[in-house]
Amino acid sequence: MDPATAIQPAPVLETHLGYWVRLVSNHVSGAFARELQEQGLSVAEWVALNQIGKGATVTPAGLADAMGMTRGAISKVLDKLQSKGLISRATSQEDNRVQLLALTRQGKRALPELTTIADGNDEYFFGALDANERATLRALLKKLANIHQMHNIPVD
Amino acid sequence: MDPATAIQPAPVLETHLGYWVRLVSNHVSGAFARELQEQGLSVAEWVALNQIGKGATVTPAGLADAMGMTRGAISKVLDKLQSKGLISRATSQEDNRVQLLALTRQGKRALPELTTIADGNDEYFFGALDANERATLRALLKKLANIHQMHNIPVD
DNA sequence: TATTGTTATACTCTATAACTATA
DNA sequence: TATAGTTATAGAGTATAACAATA
Repeated sequence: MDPATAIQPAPVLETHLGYWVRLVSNHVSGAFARELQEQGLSVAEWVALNQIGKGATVTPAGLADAMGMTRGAISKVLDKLQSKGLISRATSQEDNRVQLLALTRQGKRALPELTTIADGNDEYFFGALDANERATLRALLKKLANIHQMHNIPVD
Repeated sequence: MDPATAIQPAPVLETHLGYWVRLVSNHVSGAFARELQEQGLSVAEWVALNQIGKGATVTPAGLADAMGMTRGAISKVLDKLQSKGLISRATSQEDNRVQLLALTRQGKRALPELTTIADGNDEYFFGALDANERATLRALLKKLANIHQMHNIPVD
């Protein structure tokens, strides 16, 4: 469409900082989600994979808490990761109700490439800012996250 | 869960500025979406309502372009707004294929209250920053939006 | 009884594609 | 033929709730 005749956002929308945060967030995350999709993964699957690969003990309940999702939803995410051969589930010896999650050899092999994609996406979008600007942006966002106690790892 | 034992994000995630943008965005937009839900509206419906109330000529195709959605999806959003009595559709005199969208009296009455909710949500989250910090954050985000030509009004 | 995890079900949102009416 | 809009269909994603196994 001719940019001159394209509909512009209603003025009230642009006055909100939330508008600009969401605009940038959607573009950055949308581009990343599309790159992940080419690898056959959703963002939720990628986050879960990272958490499981972190080293510490990870269970479905812990993932659900960390990612702000229900256990039912996490269970499906884990089904997909397992069907793709990236993770394994094993019953805990200490408590037979608990499932311990771990990367398979294939999962360990896949993670670095995915990290490279994530790094590249972040660099592509935020490389437009110089080091000072990036540090300032990070500090402001962390301040907001801290003040409002934002803890869930964003997934969608 | 005990914060000391809660799963923390994998270090690689927090290194990305995209992580922090998404974290803040999800909290701000999530809180707003829940407030809208109490009014029986989705975010997409609220955005469309604002665009239609802006004054200029608005059509389904124009909304679809502005909001980055397909015409089919927009059609459903408009169905909902119309069924709630907030908008009207009228065939254009100049081109009978075109539908001109307008707020009903009820829609005009509803908009200010919704704007108050949106203003309050933004103030709640970003009021934690002083005027200088808010201006800095806005400038950085607008710079990113400009450089990467981010135009779609964020909806989800 | 409480908790972990899975499964069954339903709902929301959106895209794709087929279709109608008009140009 | 091309365009505006709607409708039909399907898929992804997630929540709720019922369920099974274990504590």
